Amino acid sequence: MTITFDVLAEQLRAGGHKLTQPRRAILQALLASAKPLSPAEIQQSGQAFCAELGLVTVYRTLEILESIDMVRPVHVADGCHGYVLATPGHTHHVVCERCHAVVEIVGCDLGDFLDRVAARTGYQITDHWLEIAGICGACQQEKMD
Amino acid sequence: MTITFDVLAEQLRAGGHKLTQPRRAILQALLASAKPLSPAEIQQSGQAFCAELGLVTVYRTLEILESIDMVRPVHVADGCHGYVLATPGHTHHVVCERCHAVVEIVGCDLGDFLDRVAARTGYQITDHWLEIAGICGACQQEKMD
DNA sequence: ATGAGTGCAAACCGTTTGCAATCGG
DNA sequence: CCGATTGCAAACGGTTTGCACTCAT
Repeated sequence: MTITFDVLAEQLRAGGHKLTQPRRAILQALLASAKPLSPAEIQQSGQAFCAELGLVTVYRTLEILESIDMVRPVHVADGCHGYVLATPGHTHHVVCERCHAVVEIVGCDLGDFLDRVAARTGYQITDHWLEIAGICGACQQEKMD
Repeated sequence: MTITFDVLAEQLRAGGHKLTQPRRAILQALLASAKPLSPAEIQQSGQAFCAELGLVTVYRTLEILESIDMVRPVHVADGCHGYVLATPGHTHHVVCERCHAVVEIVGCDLGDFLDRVAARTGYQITDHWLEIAGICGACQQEKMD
């Protein structure tokens, strides 16, 4: 929400990466979007900031951003991946089935549930990954038509 | 757990689909595996039952099986999909990070959590999808070495 | 100045489709 | 027998790689 371009730029530099025009464009594209973007969408949107932005660069940059936890992949049902800027810490997403708007659930109180799972299965739980689909407020309105 | 070949065969027929050799082979491959199999793995494993089994047939059969809820796709971290036989009803999976063994969580008491999410976000929750990663009992033992 | 980063083209891989031959009910 | 199903080969779309050029520091 309150993430700014400058903060992102600093994070990149802190990771030992250069702040190039294409990378600026990719960050701008992600900042400007409320929904997960596919690599192709990032390229298209980013070309407003850097006309020459290549798809290959988008892939390579996303790889870096993901490795330093600046973006999070959102796996959507049809197998295509989308990317959103990451909020620090553990989060989950709720994605609107109609308009694909995303809201992040910042706190995650699945602890009890996972404890039960661990007890029942004998597994030592190390990670979990939850996607929630729904219909956002705006689209619920529209549906009334 | 207690799913047999005959039950699966009957389900296929009930859906109006023919029980062919390749399809038998695919069901056998899925029955024989404790972990999610990729289409290529299913083909390879299934060729023990039907030597000519083609990859295309695996894809087409999985499509049918998924449409009648006989298999469930398990999305693994690296983007590759795997398939496991489905237990009727809503389930989640816990996948071992080391040996990829899977156990199904048959009941799902996420209701309260989802209600809170709905209340907090204004979304009408329609579906959710949870994958849990952990280390299974056997692999925890090994780790002691 | 120099290595990191870029874009292009081509390779790559998993998946889908068109079609003639085959099989199951 | 007849339509559903199959396997092959080829098309396809997204992702990755090799390479020479450019840019940020």
